[in-house]
Amino acid sequence: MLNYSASEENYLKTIFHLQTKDDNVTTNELAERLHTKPASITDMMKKLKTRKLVNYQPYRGFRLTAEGKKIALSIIRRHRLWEYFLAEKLKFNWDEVHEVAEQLEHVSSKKLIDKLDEYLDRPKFDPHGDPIPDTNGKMEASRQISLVALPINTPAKVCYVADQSELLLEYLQEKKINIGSVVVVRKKFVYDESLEIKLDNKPLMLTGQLAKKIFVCRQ
Amino acid sequence: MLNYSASEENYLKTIFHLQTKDDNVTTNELAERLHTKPASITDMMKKLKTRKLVNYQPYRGFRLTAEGKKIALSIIRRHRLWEYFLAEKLKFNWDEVHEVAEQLEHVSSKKLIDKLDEYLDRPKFDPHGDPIPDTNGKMEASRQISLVALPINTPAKVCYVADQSELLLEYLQEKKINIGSVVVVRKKFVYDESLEIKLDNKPLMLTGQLAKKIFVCRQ
DNA sequence: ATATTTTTTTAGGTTTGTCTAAATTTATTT
DNA sequence: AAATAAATTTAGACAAACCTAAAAAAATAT
Repeated sequence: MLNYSASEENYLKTIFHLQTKDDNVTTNELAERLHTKPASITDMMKKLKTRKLVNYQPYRGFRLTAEGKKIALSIIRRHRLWEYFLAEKLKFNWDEVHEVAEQLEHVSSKKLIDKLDEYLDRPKFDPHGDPIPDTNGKMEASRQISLVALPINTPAKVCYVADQSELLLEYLQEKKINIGSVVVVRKKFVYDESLEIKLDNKPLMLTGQLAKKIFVCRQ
Repeated sequence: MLNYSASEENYLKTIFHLQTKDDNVTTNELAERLHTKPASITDMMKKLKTRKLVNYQPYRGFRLTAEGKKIALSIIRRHRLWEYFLAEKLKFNWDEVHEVAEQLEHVSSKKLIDKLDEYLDRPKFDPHGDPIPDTNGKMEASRQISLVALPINTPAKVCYVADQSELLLEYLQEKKINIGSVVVVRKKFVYDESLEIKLDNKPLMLTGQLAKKIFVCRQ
């Protein structure tokens, strides 16, 4: 596998996240996600097309080729392994790992990633509960489910929060809801969708509005 | 401290390594070290001068300002901490760490480096025996000394070879002198400056010419 | 002290990745 | 089906970091 620029890697990674089975990714969609202008996307798509990393038809959007997908998965692998390292070993908070992993993911050394993987005991999920692809790009299905979908009396760990607004983060901090906190749902109230839970063994009430945004992993 | 490009960081770091108390660094010298052309050095020196990171007079060479030195030391800190991490935690060989650290050193996050430092128990020396600057740029004297300067009967480890010519590397391979090999000087012959040593417990004779180029770290 | 060589700088060009503004294509309304 | 709106592409420009070739300055040799 050749070496690609940090820019190319970011484009490939982001297309991977945006593309679905049936729909092509659109120029505007990708431009917004990358905080760049549509014209820049067109430029890069032409380039990635000549490298055979995307299928691109002018005005018709684009999607990754098999080769493009392979590269995207290797970037995602690097990103999530670094996130795991930062949280697990360096004790970063779960909300701080992403930004630094965005830089670390572009350090290209197969040996580095293989050894890091081994050092971390080949983790299958990153701190947000997203699965980490193996060397061949294979990964498990995400274990994440919304807290509202968690069956009663089934312990699970908080692994992701679907909204990074200041207010929500502050609220979570106040309630001591962190990545890794153990939750068990005790009762669900149909009336207002609120939940009675145990958070790290302490009882707590949550509104449905909040519980929808909290994602957990069953162990 | 602002953010600098990987290129700027490499220039500053390399100037730091090349500059001495009395002598300015020259354009050709730096160009050779960075595998770039003299014209590119002139361009960058103009730029670094406007940023007040180097003192530069056309045709008279250049040296770092106090601010430039501060930045250079922070890059060197990052580089050596990563080298230590790669060798100590990921079990890289000593001769493999440099290349990867060259990339990792440009990941800019103060928190990352502080936490890495802490995680590694604030090491004072990298695997080559070079001292690691602290947050304020302070560091100990290098542990490296030339093999000719190593006292008799003092075990030390080979940590650097001051000449990477084909012939020398071949010679070292033949004699099984590797980074990490343990050496003890048994006798020094004043007559021709040759040394009688033990290399990983096997006796060996070295000429002074060779011994001058081999650097070791006392443990 | 002049001529020659070496070093350094200047001038102008290239690539990568971005941008703005205008043109074009596609989608949506009426 | 025109007219309008939205999305996308093209054209041309710019900054960063490099390059080559020519010019200029400094160092060295005769």
